[in-house]
Amino acid sequence: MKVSKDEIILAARELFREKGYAGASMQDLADRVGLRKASLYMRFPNKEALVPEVLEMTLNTTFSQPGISSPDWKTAYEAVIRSIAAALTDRHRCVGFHLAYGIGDDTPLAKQAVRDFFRSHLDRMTDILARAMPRETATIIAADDLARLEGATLHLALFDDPTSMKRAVDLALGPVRSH
Amino acid sequence: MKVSKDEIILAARELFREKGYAGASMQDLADRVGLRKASLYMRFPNKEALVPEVLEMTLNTTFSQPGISSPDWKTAYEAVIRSIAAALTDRHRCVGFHLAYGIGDDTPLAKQAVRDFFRSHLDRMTDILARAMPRETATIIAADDLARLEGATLHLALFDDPTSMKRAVDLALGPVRSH
DNA sequence: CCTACCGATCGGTAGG
DNA sequence: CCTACCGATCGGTAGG
Repeated sequence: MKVSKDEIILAARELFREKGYAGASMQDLADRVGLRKASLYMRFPNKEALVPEVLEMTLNTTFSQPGISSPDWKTAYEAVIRSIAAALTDRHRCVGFHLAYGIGDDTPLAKQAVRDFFRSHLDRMTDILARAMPRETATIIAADDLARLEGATLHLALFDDPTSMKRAVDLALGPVRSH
Repeated sequence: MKVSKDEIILAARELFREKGYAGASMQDLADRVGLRKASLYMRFPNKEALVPEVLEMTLNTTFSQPGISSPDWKTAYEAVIRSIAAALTDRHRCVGFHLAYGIGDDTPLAKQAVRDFFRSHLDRMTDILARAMPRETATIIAADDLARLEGATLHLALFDDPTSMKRAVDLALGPVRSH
């Protein structure tokens, strides 16, 4: 077993991020990891099954950054925002968002995985904020902060412009700091 | 000539919005407008050529809404924001954003069209705001307001939740009103 | 993990 | 605006 499952998932993530679900081909994925296409089907039953794996890995990485498990909610929230923003700034696109837009009803398992991915983000962000404010308020702030970070990828993807993402981070953390 | 060019462009827009560039097929487009696939090539040289047309039509519609040409900048800006938000809320996705994410270097004309599309949005928004504030400030506010509107489509596309978009509108218009 | 292959569909064209 | 077709590529499988 020369190529690990994680290597394939990492390559699949790159591919989905760049080309979306429909634009990503199993042949391209095989080429990137140095396998024959048929060999991919030893580890994954089909293309759709890559989606949950890609998103789980991404979620785990995002929420494994230092500081996120801090008991201090301000520290934890800042770490989450910075972790998400760093990944998006680095890659210019969000895999999850690309899949959210690109996946249809013909791939229901993938669709559910995308929903779970963002639900998890929103829930974890809300949980942190809810330590310091009513849960209803926390839900709204989490949703809007995440939307703003995602929206800022427009300027990254199209114009290579990271300033909107930086302001999105500042705007998310400003109220937290002065709380 | 039973099927007009505009009908095809409208159908292509729906298709690109739903499935992205790679996921949209000329056969599907032909089926939607009731033509044979080959007949599409009478009006468009290839698939890529649909993209500029789709985006030009969308831009024109967005900026033809009443109020946008008002000499009062507050009226004009509110009309722009509401026009964009209404389209996104209605369709749950932004064609331009889907294409921004999905189009690669193999379709350079389409890529440029997407850039022009958003550049036009940003320029027109900035021009309106610059009537009342320094141009540098206007540029930043326009970029962030647009990013927020686009980001809010995440909640629309995934969870059918329009509240984030409503707040994006309120947040864009709040400072304008109290100016 | 490979070679070899399947039917289906892709964007696009020939020719009328 | 159509029928008929092109080569290329798609996701996936058989069989070893």
